[in-house]
Amino acid sequence: MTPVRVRFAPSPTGRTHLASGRTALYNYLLARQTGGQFILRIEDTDQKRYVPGSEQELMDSLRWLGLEWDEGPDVGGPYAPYYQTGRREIYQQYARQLIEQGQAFYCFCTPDRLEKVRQAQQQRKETPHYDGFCRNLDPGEAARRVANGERHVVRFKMPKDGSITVRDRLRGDITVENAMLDDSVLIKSDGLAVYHLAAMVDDQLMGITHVFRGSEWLSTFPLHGHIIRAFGWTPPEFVHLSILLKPSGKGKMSKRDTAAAMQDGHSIYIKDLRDLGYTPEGVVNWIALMGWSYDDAAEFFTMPDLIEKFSIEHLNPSPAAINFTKLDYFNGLHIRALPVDELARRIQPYLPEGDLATLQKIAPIIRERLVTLDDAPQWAGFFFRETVTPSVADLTPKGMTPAEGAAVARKCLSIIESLPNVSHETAEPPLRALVEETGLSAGQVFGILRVAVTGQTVSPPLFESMAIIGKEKVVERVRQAIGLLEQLG
RNA sequence: GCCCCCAUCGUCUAGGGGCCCAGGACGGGGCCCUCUCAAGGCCCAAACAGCGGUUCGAGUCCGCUUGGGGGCACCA
Repeated sequence: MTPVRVRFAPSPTGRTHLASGRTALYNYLLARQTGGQFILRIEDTDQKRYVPGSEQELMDSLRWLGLEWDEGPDVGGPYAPYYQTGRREIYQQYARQLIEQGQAFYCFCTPDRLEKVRQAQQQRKETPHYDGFCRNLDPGEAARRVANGERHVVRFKMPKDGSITVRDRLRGDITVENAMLDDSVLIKSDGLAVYHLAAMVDDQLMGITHVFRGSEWLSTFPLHGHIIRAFGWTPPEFVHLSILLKPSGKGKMSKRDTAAAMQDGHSIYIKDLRDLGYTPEGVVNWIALMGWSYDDAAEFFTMPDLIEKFSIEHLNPSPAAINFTKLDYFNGLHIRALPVDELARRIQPYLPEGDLATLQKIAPIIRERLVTLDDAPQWAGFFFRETVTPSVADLTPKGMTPAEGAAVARKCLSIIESLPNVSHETAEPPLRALVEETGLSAGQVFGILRVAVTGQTVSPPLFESMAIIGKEKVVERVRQAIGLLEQLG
């Protein structure tokens, strides 16, 4: 495939969502696969909705996912500026061209009048649309009014009859009657272009070959086709991605669903996912498969895999429900796939007391237990605490009294004290022999030791854990446990 | 209301006329492994929305119905 030029063009109006991450990902994959360029363009033409900080979160989120752009606001590029507010004269120039061609017109209607027109139309059960009040004004007079500083917008002069056919890569040709289309605003009264004009102009000027965008753009797609045609340009390939539904698959995520996901330790925002201990590898694998698939079996993918295997043909146009359980699964998969020293580095922020050398010993025994990196403290916190504080109830195995438990613990203690060290090889055989001798189950004997040493009933494997903690500390903790049991028994 | 899009197990999906009494994965159930919890292995339940066509033959093509979604702004 020839190198593509693709762009991800979000508006800085809120948090960076999963769906944005997915759109950006597909753009990135196609760019890397074909040796093309991935461009980040900020569509900030609606200054009323601008949310400070959203742009920073956006860039942080993309970079965290590993989606580095080749051209964009902070890295520059041959088509700068990459902020649309920096390109207002460009859009005005193209709008003027359309006016001169008779395919756009100045409109002086006030918001007030438009609102009244809309209401009247709705009362008559008509589809709201611009009534054409300024459509046929004398061009000379309109120009004079503009020169006089009269407040105005520029509207597209939609043909009254005929139809237009636009092509989506996933859905094929889409034909719409022009009569169904409106004289949409191209330039607002503040002089800035709206999306419909700005995006088409920028895509053309920036040499964009493929446009991935959400399917919410499908309804305005015919308008975009008209604009492109009016300028005589060759349209890029359009790929409208399916929308993401709430986990139940019934409707899109609502405020309530978003809150529920947070309650559950999940989130639809990329940055939150990072904070919750998800890995970029897991998140990328997960979102890649929401609307795309490779074949009837493969599903574990790293970024290099995806770059190699991604294809537009395997994109699915139907909506996909967000499945957080599957994110947990993929995250676990990728955590386990991480090299030990890398995993040690990744969990260090969650275990600030832990030194890297010890974390490298711990990583292999907790890796298959981690769903998120954030789980590390519950599995490995006891390695780094001075003392553990088990409860007598936990220390006493089912069907035994605390006194009986203490007796078993004493036997364990004397065995451990007699050992040169508590490696798996040295500690397990004599302790297994003890199990035989007492006639208890391995679970009962090792259970006492586990709680004594780790302070918890659920832990990484006992012998591996003891080996890491070291004989001295193990002895100390078992003694303490015996004290607890005898005191109460 | 009008316009557009979508439709295979609960969920993500494979399938692009015979290879499908529909395959994989998550989740669920069972078994195995086992010092706890996981991970892993094996097995089970679970779907072509409905109705009409086209065809020797339809999950796959066409139409309608139903359901879901998006849009109808001087927002993107």
